[in-house]
Amino acid sequence: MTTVSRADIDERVAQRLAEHDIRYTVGRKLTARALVALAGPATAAQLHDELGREVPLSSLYRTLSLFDEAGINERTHDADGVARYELAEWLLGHHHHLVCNKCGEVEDVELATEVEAQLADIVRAIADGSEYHATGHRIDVEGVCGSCRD
Amino acid sequence: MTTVSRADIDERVAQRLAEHDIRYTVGRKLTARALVALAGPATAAQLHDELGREVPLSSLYRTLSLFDEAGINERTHDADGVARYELAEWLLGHHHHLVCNKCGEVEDVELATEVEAQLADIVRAIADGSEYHATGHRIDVEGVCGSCRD
DNA sequence: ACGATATTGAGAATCTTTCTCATATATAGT
DNA sequence: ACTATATATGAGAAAGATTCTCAATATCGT
Ligand SMILES: [Mn+2]
Ligand SMILES: [Mn+2]
Ligand SMILES: [Zn+2]
Ligand SMILES: [Zn+2]
Repeated sequence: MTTVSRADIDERVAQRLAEHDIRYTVGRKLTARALVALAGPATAAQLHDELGREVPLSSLYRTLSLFDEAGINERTHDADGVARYELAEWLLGHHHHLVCNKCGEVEDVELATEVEAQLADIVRAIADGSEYHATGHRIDVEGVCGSCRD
Repeated sequence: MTTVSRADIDERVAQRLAEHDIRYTVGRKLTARALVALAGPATAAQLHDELGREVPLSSLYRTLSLFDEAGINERTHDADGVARYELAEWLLGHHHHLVCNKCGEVEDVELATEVEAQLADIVRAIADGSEYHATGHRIDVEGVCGSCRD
């Protein structure tokens, strides 16, 4: 999934924040690091734990919103309606998700180039038959993960 | 989108509830009717308005949960994390969604059979390369809707 | 180091959704 | 139709996630 190194991403995040005149402070670096370590979108609570509760929840939420605005991460919502955060695609690469209907965990999955091309065609076809100007697509494969299959 | 009539759906909902020994009361009938009228998944607040506030929010939420458990509707969450409800696919037919990034509205879109078949292949391919046992898929085409394009 | 500006953290506030419980409604038996 | 029993409803309280507020801190440029 990672086409670029952790340090590389850190560098790019720093630059993006600089462009927006936003300081790359300790808490923000920690948060970015936690995001880089993920194998799929995580909840604020998960990130909070991951960070050993070093970053208070209110600050963490604010940083995640800030990252959102700066285009550094993306926010989705899981089946329970809880927000999940992950690095934006320009940092992590375009990919999709495997969602476990049992435990709710979400795992990244990157498609082969030709498969992704097929998908792009399909999405274009869908949008063409509508009033929409398509800008992207999102695919979740729903199922049961390895650990939940006993 | 509707391959079956409103009355037909009402009939099927009634039967499904009967199987679960759940009464099909006035409020529940109103709620089902509101769901049938939709062109895409709606929030509880939207349904509440749609129903002229005849059904109190707490009752509406309870009915929607109940329908969920009986497999009559499906709950997703929009970009703001707010729950959106729509009839389940065995009532409405399998379909996907066009999501407007501006106003947040969600519109149903049904794919041609051969396109859907291609998709099924792709989804199978994705799952095969993982530990997941795939049971379904969800595709959102993101873009800007007609009314939001000025 | 100093002053100006941006950031942080704790808790309050907000918003959606769920829960509680007293009351009302529907169902089944007589 | 009447009664008894189970089920459903509605108003408000409660919960849980996220955002907001504001006084205290940290950061940056000089
Ligand atoms: Mn991901
Ligand atoms: Mn739909
Ligand atoms: Zn699982
Ligand atoms: Zn729109």
